[in-house]
Amino acid sequence: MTSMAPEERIGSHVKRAEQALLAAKNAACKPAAVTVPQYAALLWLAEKPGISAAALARLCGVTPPTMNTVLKNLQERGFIERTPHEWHRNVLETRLTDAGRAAMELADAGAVRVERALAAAFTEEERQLLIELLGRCAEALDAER
Amino acid sequence: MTSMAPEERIGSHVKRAEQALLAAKNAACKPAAVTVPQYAALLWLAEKPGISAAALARLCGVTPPTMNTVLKNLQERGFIERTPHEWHRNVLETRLTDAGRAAMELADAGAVRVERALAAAFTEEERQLLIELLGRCAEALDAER
DNA sequence: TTGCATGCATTAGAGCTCTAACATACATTC
DNA sequence: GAATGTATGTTAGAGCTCTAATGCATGCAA
Repeated sequence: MTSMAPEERIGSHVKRAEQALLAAKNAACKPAAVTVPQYAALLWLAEKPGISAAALARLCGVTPPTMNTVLKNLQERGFIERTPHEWHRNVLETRLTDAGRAAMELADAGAVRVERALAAAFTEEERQLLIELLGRCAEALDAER
Repeated sequence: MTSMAPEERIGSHVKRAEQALLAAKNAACKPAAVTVPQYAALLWLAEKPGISAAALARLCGVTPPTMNTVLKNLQERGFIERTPHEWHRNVLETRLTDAGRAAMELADAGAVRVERALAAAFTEEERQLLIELLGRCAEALDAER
């Protein structure tokens, strides 16, 4: 019996929380007709106009091909526009359109509501403690690779 | 400025921990040539032979179509076999093959190693506290929907 | 018996995610 | 100037994930 009960596995609980988070944010983004990854990209784009797709991928914590997929869908919807960079011809500058900004703001309202509800489940001390413990999780797991 | 800084969002940290967890488990499952969802299904199948796909989906926390995809890939690899139920003709009983059990055990060794490394980053008190806080996260988020 | 409810399985379609590989463009160094 | 290195962008392929819809089987109730 080298195995481990699911209840004892910290990973199980992390996964469960993440699933609930994704479901809640998905519902919150639904009125804006965007997915959670799309919302994340739009949010960063509002803050850093003209950013490259690779840099945006790093901010969102995904790989460049993944961001490429997300941006392609956003472009088809007319939420972003991509223009060649003046000097670095290989770089595409990505910017929000007016429709993209509107969608971002609508989705953001829902996302912030979810975050506030989540934060309300904890005292300020607990919140900071949770963040600290989660940080240690990521650290330990990254070191394991 | 109704927005919220990413650092203040608990969700950001949950997501980051989950991503690190997935990456670590993925690497741990690589020697067995299975993905993390495949490993999860194999693990439950070892414990509950003959379970239905829908029940397995509930245990793994995914939808039936998702589990269908995972099982299809496992079946193509010869890791599981599915036979019609004696009475309920519409139900397929799923069981591990010998190769499936071997793959599960190999992947489980890696997964348990990851979990132990993760647990080692905390004291017993911290571990229980983290689990408790994560549980409250899931609870608050589920209530939000 | 007929109808309804429940549950399982599956398909279709959209979208995200990764690794691997390749092509391009700029920057630095020899 | 040429080679190397770094960064970006893209394509290909595999796999996971969801919602929505459909078909089938079983069991219960009118």
